[in-house]
Amino acid sequence: MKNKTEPLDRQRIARVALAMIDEHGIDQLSMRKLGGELGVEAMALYHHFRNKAELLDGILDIVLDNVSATLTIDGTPLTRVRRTFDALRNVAIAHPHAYLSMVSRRFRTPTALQFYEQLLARLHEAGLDAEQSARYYRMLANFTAGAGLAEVGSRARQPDATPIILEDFNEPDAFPRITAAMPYLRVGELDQIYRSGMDILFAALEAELARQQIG
Amino acid sequence: MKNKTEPLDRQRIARVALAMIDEHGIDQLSMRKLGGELGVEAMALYHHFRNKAELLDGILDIVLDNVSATLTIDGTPLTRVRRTFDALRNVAIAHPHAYLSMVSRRFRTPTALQFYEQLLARLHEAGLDAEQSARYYRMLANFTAGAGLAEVGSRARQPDATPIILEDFNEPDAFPRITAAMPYLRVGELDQIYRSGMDILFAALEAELARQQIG
DNA sequence: ACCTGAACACCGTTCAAGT
DNA sequence: ACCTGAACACCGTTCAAGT
Repeated sequence: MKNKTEPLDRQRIARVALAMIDEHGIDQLSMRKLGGELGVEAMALYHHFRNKAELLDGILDIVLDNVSATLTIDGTPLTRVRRTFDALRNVAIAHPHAYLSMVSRRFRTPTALQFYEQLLARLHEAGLDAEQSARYYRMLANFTAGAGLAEVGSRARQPDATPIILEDFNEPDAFPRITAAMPYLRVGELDQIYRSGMDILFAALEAELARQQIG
Repeated sequence: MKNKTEPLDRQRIARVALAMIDEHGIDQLSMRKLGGELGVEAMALYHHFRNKAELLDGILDIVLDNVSATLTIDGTPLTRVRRTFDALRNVAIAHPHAYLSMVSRRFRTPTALQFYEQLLARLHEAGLDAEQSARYYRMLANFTAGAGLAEVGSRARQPDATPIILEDFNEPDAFPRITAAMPYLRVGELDQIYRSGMDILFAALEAELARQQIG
């Protein structure tokens, strides 16, 4: 329907696909609708992506390129690592509907592998050996990925959201601990909680580095 | 095709659906095929679940009930909390194809809310106030959810797996840090890394509790 | 090289009807 | 109350054909 003139290419297709997911949710992205948006038959897309999975890899590439572009190179290696993970969590906030598909994709493309390589290079610069790099990368990635999921849960208008069983909350004290914790788990609190967790993990990392510089 | 005699009910439907996902992947679960497996037309399922999303909630309930059944009540409250999160991560290992759909569902059913309530009750017993309970629940849940995703990434034969760009690994030192870290990120190492991270978070929790008992 | 159009083998869900 | 059968409005992907 639109942009009939410009020729198709992977980047443009993936960018439009991401915009469609952001706007209407991932369930509403189909090869047919994406083609329509690009002014082309659905099958034309198969000339640029072997299948829908490869298109989703392409979307991850777009997002990782965007993340890379925002990362400044000032500060210590560990500052830069933290900045990178913070930016990855922000992906969940900026693209809640696309996040689930991205967080479950393995790094397969050159772009994604290069991003990964850079992150590990910073950990290496900070003085971590390969085992420590792997361990702390994985721990920080676990925590950040989970924090992203929490943001998505609070932000995405989930197309398959079933009605919450609110009647149970009407009975006084049916779920007293949930009721008490609720105010501290609202979407505005998640940022502070994420930072607390990262503080803890980075403190452990720095303590481990300090120990081996003495020993 | 099977089990024609027994009458349908939510539990049996959800259990068969989970088994189908475990065996063939979530993309292969359809209302039609599930009906076929249960010896019934697809539309019969709509008498028990309003839609597919509610069926997925039902699957989460089954899994949470199974998890609850494995949890002993011995040990300190914090021991029990840790045991619960460990069991939740094991869900990713036992049901890699179903995990992604579960980790992204919000707790909506009485079963799920009751599970959540119990977890928060243990944190309360351990001496955490509502704010602390919320914060540490969220931090432990973030980390565990992310660790589960890492297990899934290593275990699930992903139906939409695109071929990894292995050629790039043929160039010597194209990705030196990834290559060095690889051996420490194999599936067998993930358990140890998960435990390291949980050790760090629980140590922080206990230090915070110790501080306020003195103060 | 890049795109079209028809076709194949599916989906989730609605609805009216059966028992 | 519980299930069926046909229908609606879609899917991803293959294939042969067009330019």
